[in-house]
Amino acid sequence: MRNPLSARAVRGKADQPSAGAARRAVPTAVDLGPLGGFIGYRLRRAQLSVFAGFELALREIGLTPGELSVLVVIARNPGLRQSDVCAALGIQRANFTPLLHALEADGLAIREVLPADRRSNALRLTSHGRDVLARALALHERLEKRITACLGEAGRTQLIDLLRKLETL
Amino acid sequence: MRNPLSARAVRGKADQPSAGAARRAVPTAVDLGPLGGFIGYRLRRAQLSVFAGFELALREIGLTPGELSVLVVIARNPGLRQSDVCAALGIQRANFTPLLHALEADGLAIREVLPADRRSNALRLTSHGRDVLARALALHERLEKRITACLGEAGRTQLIDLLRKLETL
DNA sequence: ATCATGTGATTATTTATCATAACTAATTAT
DNA sequence: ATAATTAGTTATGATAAATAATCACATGAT
Repeated sequence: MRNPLSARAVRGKADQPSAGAARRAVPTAVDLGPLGGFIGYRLRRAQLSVFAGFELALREIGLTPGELSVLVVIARNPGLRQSDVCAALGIQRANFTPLLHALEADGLAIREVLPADRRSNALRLTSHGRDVLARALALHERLEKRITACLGEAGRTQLIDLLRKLETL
Repeated sequence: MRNPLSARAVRGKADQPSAGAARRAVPTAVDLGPLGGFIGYRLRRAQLSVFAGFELALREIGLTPGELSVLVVIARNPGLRQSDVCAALGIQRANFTPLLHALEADGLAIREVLPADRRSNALRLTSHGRDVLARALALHERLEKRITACLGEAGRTQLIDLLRKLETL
């Protein structure tokens, strides 16, 4: 199974003292200093957590976040060329090729040479691809629900808005 | 120079049609569909953007985000053991070793065997390490300023708060 | 028509990140 | 003592991302 992101627990352990550490001065609270206020640090930790949740939620399908995003874009824009998908998702063309080939090998997507420009490949989902995408979106919905439960509906929209602003830093 | 994250432009190109694409139906607006509402997707794009900004801001020092976080934690908690730093930052011990050795090789940090438990290494910054950290924090401050300018002061605190909630998903 | 140039896709290569497993040395517990 | 843990290291594999080079095709100018 292709496996994008491990399900590693996000919190370290060392939550309980452990026999060997019992003697040392309470290491339970490490001072993060200014780090806790770094947007980059918080982004990284949050993304690790959410991606771990993604891997868990979509385990039975085995899609990576990147693959799901490609499937969604192709489904909404059938016939799109590879470069356009790359540009839309911020993926390097060179890295896109093997990703797409994996989707093709799994029977989810097809490339057909564009008659108007035979250098280009127009991308489409197979009907199987549409089925898998629908199931994946349903599973993913559960993850988003969990997130909404965690942030509140207002918090969720706020977060999306703030993150979108960051993209154009 | 150790280089964690490339300075790749976050926006794809294809902003102007380009001669070859002039004929096709306007590909300028790709429909992202539900993707735009995925927290995971927004997180990934935002983190790419912020990390690119990080790499740019700290280029002259050449610290990675991970390395800076380790320096900060050691500075605030001198004498801390490796495992404690790992647990605090969510880094695997196995991956921490080479990271720390790099800091040591650059003369920023030192490991000294803990007499009380000779399996453990207590970590400290060298004075040079403290100098570099101070410079790095100053440079990083500029990045945070840019982010604040982008989000507003209130937006920034909101974002941190929301991201922290996500960590415990 | 041809030729220089640019573009789409691919391949190969490199680097960084993250995870797992196995190993050593030291410590603690029975 | 012996067994079980723990800290750190090493080795390894998988993934992601970036760069450079290559090939096929398309375009624009001569």
